[in-house]
Amino acid sequence: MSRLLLLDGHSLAYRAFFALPAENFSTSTGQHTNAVYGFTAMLINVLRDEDPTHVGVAFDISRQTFRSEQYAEYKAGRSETPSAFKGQIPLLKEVLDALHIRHVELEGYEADDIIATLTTQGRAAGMEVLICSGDRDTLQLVDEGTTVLYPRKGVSDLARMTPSAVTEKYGVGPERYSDLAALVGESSDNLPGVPGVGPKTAAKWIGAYGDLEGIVASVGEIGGKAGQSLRDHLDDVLRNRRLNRLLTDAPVGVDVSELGRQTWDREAVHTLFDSLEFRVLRDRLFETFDTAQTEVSGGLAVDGETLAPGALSGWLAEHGGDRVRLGLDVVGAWGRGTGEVASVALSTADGSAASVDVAEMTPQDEAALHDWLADPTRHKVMHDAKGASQALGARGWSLAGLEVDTAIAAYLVRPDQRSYDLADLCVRHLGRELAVEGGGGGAPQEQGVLEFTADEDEAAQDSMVRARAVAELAGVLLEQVEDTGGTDLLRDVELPLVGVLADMERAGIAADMEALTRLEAYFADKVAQAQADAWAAIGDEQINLGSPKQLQAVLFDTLGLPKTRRTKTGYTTDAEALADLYAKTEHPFLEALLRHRDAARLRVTVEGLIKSVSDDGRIHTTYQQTIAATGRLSSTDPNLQNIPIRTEEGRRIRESFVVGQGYDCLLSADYSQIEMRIMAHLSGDEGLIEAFRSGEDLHRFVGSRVFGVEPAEVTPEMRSKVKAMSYGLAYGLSAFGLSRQLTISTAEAKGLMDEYFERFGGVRDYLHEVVERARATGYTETMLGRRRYLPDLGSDNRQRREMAERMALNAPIQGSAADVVKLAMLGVHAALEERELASRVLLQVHDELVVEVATGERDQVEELLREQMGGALELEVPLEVSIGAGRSWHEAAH
DNA sequence: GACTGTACGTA
DNA sequence: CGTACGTACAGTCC
Repeated sequence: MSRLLLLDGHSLAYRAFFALPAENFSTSTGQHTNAVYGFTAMLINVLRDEDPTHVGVAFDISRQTFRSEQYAEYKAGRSETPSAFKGQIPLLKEVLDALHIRHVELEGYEADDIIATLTTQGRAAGMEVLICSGDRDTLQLVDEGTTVLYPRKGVSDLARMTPSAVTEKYGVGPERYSDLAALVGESSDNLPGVPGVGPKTAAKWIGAYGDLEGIVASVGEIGGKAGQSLRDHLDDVLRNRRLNRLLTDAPVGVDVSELGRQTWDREAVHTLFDSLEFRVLRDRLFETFDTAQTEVSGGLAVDGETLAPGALSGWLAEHGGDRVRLGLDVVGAWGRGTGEVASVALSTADGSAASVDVAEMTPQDEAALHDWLADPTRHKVMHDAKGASQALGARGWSLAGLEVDTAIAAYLVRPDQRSYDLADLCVRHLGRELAVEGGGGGAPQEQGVLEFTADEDEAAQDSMVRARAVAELAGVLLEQVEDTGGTDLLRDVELPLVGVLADMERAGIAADMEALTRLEAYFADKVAQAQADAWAAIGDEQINLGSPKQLQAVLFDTLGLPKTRRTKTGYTTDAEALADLYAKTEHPFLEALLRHRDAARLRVTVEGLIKSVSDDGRIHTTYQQTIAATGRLSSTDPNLQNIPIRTEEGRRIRESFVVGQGYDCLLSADYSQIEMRIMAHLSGDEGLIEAFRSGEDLHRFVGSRVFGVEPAEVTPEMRSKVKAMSYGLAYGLSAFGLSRQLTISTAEAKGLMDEYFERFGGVRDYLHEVVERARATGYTETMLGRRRYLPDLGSDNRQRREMAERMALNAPIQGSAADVVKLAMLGVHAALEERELASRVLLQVHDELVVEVATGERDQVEELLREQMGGALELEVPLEVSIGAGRSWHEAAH
């Protein structure tokens, strides 16, 4: 039996708009999404609960309809639709498009007429019909095969309006509902009914006279005040009845047979939900419907089994020849630079597969696997190879010949996806379902607690399926990488980098546990002191200083301090605002609070580091290679790219990162002003290029040009202004932003920028061009051809568009810098290996490399760093590298 | 338990 | 109303 679901898009979205607080549903760019969210949530629920075979959504277009032509006052007096709502309707339609759900709109008709027409069609075709609408007029359509789902409150509570439910609620059946509505009137449509007559009286009359026609025929007999009122307003009633009758033959241009449910466009859903920042909803959507959809596309299967001990070399000889691309999946656990392997699976792209339980391997198997893994001429494709390679490495197997890492390839094609989950990639790029659980393990676990799936057969089967999926994906993704000009970048930079990062993670950096423990106690002391002072300053009210909510209560209510900048949930209590308040009021609470913040933060940082120290006394971070949309790396668990450096106190933490046993010192090598140099190179601005070639202090040089004085006459104040502006430019800073940062007037900031661009016009032209080119092509590109797609450049939402513009001008600069550093890492790593040095790279912090130097290698390593980093890429300006050494990271800083 | 918002550390 | 990240905590919703 077919079941047709029809939704009134506008009325449901409007309900959602008022049901969900707008401030809780907007994206980071400020786009309101509450109506879209609420509607989509409701849609998902209804699809799940009702499982319709056909779906369609009707929309109103404008208020000009045949009804307003007949009665000019129709729906008059309604307040203006909020603009925050209007903007969401196009987004809502995008959601429907991505879900492949038809939406219908018709000039001159209301959504209800479209629904009535489709309902009639559906009923005629023998379908059961469900109508989801917040407009009561649809109740007239209810019959034994038509049910209205009417939102009671919020977006999840739907009343099921069957004929009996309508009768129960209104006292008349659905076929008489419109008569009742005509008598009572509908204020939201500006259709006044009979004064003094409510649903009760109206139902009583309909009961007595059958229907409106009967009432009209006997209008003279109806007594009482209500009867007189009816006679006085009979014209209104008849008009109401004329207008509330829904058209069942609107020229909708769609046949219900075209509304059959389809599989949705997963790629589009991902992209759209990413931009709408719908996470929970996305998950719910996929959870609810994934299984239902898999049957359509079919899954991936393999022809393979767990090999008997001793059988591996034979299998490899048969399937793993030269130039054959084999998918490799490792089952085990890994994290923090190490891991453990339970089994490995191999598969060709067409599904010839095998799995090997490493515990059951014979020495011959071991040797065969070892040799195959280490042989660069045997092409492997893996998904997220770095983690697995840690586990392999821990068993003494090194990995070479990685032809593709499917996660990285997918990242290069679209670097701003939320995740590159193997199952997602299969669906996205193969149109097939990966019918297994998650990835091959590798969720970072507590050390020493490595659990493997109990059912080994099933685990092996899943692993082989993943191996096949990876092998098949590899071909598809390689083509896409090629199409987007990323082949060289993938082959020459990102893939070789996997091994370098794996080495860095495995090495880790030595931690001085005693120093960390001392620091923790020291900061804990400061926290306690600051807290006591803060409490004392407000009459010993022991509030939680870490709670913005409680702070707001004290600051703005108890103490009555002036209000700060607004946030979504109240007034900000961030450090800048508190410092401002302190400057104004000198209230001792503020001083103690700021002290508390600083100390608490540092304590928490130290505590986190202490927890992350491994048994070997070192801290092993994990580098993420597929997270940052610009091409940078990121560091997690712990994040070693945000260890404090700006304040004296914070820098003390860096004293706890020390040179390890058996090594001589740490070297820290960083690029000076790499992003500015890249901007000089990319823009070709002669002034800026000259600045870097001259060797003069950059900001002094630029300051002298901007302010028209000799370099020697540039005051520190001038220098710092210019410095702020130079850096701000690469981020798309506005005059307003600059004025705020420098606490100068907008006019002065504007003048400063004009003067800057007057002298360095090439920079202005470049920044402008970059955005224009991106608007034309849809993407930006770094020096190595790393792309970032920015569809919002064409958005008609100003906030989104301007955000995308800033991303467009920053991405090539930040991204090219990332390219340079990655090249440098490869160069340094290779040079260390080539010269057979024992020194090793430990950390990368965007423009800095930290190297642990083995005894006697310091000079060589320093020279090598200068050479490899300075020569990573040829620019129009020199790449300057500055190096420091010491026993701690702090001492190595310079 | 999962999620959101605020705050803040780095380049 | 300046880009790119990761983490921690409090508070809220489910």
